[in-house]
Amino acid sequence: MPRVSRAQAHAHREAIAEAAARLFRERGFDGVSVAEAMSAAGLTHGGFYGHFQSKDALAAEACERSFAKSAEAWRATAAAAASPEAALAEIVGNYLRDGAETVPRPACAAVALAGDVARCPPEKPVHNAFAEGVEALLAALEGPLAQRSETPRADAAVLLATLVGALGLARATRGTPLAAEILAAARAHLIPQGS
Amino acid sequence: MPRVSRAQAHAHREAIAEAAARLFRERGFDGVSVAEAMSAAGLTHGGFYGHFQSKDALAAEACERSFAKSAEAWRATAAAAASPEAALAEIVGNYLRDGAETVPRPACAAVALAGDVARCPPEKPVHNAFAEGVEALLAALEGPLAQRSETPRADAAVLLATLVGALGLARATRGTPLAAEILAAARAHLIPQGS
DNA sequence: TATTTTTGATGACGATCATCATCTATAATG
DNA sequence: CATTATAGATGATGATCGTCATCAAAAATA
Repeated sequence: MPRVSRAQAHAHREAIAEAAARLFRERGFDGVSVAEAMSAAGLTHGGFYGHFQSKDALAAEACERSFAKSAEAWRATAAAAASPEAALAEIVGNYLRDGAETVPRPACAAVALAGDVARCPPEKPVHNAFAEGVEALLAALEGPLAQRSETPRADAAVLLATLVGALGLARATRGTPLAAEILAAARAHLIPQGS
Repeated sequence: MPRVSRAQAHAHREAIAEAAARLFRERGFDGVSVAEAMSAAGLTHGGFYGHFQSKDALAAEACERSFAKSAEAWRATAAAAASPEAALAEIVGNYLRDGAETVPRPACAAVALAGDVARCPPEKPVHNAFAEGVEALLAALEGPLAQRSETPRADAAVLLATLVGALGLARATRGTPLAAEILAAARAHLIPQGS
């Protein structure tokens, strides 16, 4: 049936990257075949290498998109909040919402992909995408923290680590009481009592 | 050449589980084939199903062993420390030691396997092994925390989440300045200044 | 309209995987 | 010592994978 207009081809490329971003977060890089990602985008496997150089290149772009979407959501939340404290409480509350571990929806890229990225060799393009994504998340947290702390950058790093660790452990222990317990403890610790 | 004595067969089973525990942490469940695990134990792939019912069963046992070793090390550290504060500082300092992310040695099971465990279906035996492992780590932290806090269990959960998140992010961003930065921020936050 | 370009569908390739059937040599048992 | 049970080596099976060669058809271009 091909061929398709330039605009549609570009839309196809977007659809592939978008579908891959979701699938990779759900199942990991090795858990999604090129054919599955193409199928999720409504295409067959053969056209893939016309859009991306390799599966690794798709992984990097999918990683980038996932982080960009999270960081943008955090910035929007912060911009809409009444105060920096309210912004942080909102971000943390959303991130550690209970049920995130029982209903296996796709997680934050930092949680879902950290293990996969840590294992693949550092020269793979997905490594840079991940590090830049973490930078973007840190930057999004640094703003609201700037007024509360004198070391907003370090505080953002600790906050992000706690968020990622708590959600990661909760997802891995999903189905046990531990999951809710870890999320509740992290929420109580990170959200000041006044909120 | 087989067969081999009962004692040696048991030793072989131990060697398989031990090798698998290390390999799975380094490369993930999907990154290690049954043949590789057997080879690392000095055997060929054929005898595997005489020792374990399936690769999933091996994953569960390897997960159990990894956590048990970490928990035991933490308990030993706590027992040898001069004070509960010193015990926590020692545990945290060891866990977040810089270089852990640049030299890719096998990580704590909670960090290395959380992503894999979160993705596989909850009925797989590795899920229980992971949750019980996290329980063991929490218990090891709860002791030293009992004298410092009135909610040692919740504090242990938050501490573990921060440790796991910081090391996980540092390993995923290995090779970039972010890795050392995250570890340093977490150390500074978790270890009281007097230590 | 005639020509050129290129998307993406089809199918195949070599490699790798978990699992199992078979075999054999030796430990365990008497 | 004769018999039996079994650890583990060998090899095969069917499935799945990333990647690529090929090709048809429609869009772009003239």
